Amino acid sequence: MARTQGSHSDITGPRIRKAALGLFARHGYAAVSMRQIAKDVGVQAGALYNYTPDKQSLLFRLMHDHMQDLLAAYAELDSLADAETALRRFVGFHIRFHMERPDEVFIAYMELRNLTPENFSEIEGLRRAYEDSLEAILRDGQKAGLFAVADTKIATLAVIAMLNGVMTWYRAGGRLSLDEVEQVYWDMVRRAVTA
Amino acid sequence: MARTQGSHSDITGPRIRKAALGLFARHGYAAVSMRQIAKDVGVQAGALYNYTPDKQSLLFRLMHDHMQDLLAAYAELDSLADAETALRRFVGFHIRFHMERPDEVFIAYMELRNLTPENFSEIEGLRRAYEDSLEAILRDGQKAGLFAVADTKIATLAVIAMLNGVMTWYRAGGRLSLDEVEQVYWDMVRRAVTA
DNA sequence: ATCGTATATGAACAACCGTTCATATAGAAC
DNA sequence: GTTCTATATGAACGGTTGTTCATATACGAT
Repeated sequence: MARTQGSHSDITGPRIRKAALGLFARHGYAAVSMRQIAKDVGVQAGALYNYTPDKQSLLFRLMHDHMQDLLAAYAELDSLADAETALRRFVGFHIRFHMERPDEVFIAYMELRNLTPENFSEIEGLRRAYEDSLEAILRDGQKAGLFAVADTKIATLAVIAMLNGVMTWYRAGGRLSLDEVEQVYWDMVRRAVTA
Repeated sequence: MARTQGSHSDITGPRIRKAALGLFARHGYAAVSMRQIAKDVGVQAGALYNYTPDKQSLLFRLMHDHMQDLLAAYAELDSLADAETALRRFVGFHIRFHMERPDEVFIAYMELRNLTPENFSEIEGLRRAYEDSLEAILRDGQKAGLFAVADTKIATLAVIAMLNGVMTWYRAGGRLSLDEVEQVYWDMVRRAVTA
């Protein structure tokens, strides 16, 4: 038998990526085989190669798409605001955006070491661009006398690390609503950097 | 009777663990083969099984030893102090202890998903014990009116996440000394939780 | 109704996986 | 010097890996 179903190129491609996303997030890139992904999609392993040159490219595509989405979504935020407002918006945006994409987020920082050096550099660049946008806010507020941090670069990484911690414990329907989580984290971030 | 001198068992065992530690940290548990570990030690793969029942046990041992070391070292800190002093000590201890063991730390939270359910539970329990000791400090300070956090459990996880962020960027010999890093983080933590 | 092409199959490839085991060796104990 | 045994070898096990490819099919266009 061949092609047991109809023409599906615009359907199978996304389905492969979705299956790979879930499996990579749950078991890790190295622990997932192309045959497992294929089985998840309901297809033979060979068919995957109509949609990706190889396994590495599949991982890279997932991470790259995610980072592009992140930067594009953040770019849509209104940036004309004082530093404190901008920081509050950043905290809210970061928490909500990442909360909606737990698998992508998990992969994006867990599977960095499984990228080829070239692919790693590209993802790293995108991530740095995102970090820079937060550091710009902190430098802005620092200059205006609103913030008082010893080092904006360290503060940037500390804030992001703290916010990323949400993903390790928050579960929808838990003790706190997303609004409450956002409020709690905003309180801590504000106090950590405010003069 | 067993050989008490000239035996390699007390040499090869640690060497295997050390090799596995470095390789797991760099490439990930699933991506490292027993043959790679053996090669690193300078031995054939079969010889590893004189020192570990299987690959899983090797990973578990590394994580378990690390968590035990962490709890034992923390237990040695003098705990008779007000909450603010205790928190400052915790921050300093956490940063320094983890900085000295980058590979162990990396493995301890990156390879959790590669543990069997039983092994995962055990490691999880040890980690919770460590987190609880920080939460006890925060609750203490909260009761004394020194701290003001909305939720001690969330604050606990947020502080640990923030401190763990150090490991992702700090390199010895860099722009900041370890003392300075500790000071900067302590400032941020203190302000984030202080009333 | 026929054709051409996009899409999937399923077998095959060499390489590698974790683990086992019969065998060899080297050093301590007697 | 002989014996004993902890330790290491190296081949072998069945199974899985990522990837390729000739082949078969189902659909869109003619």
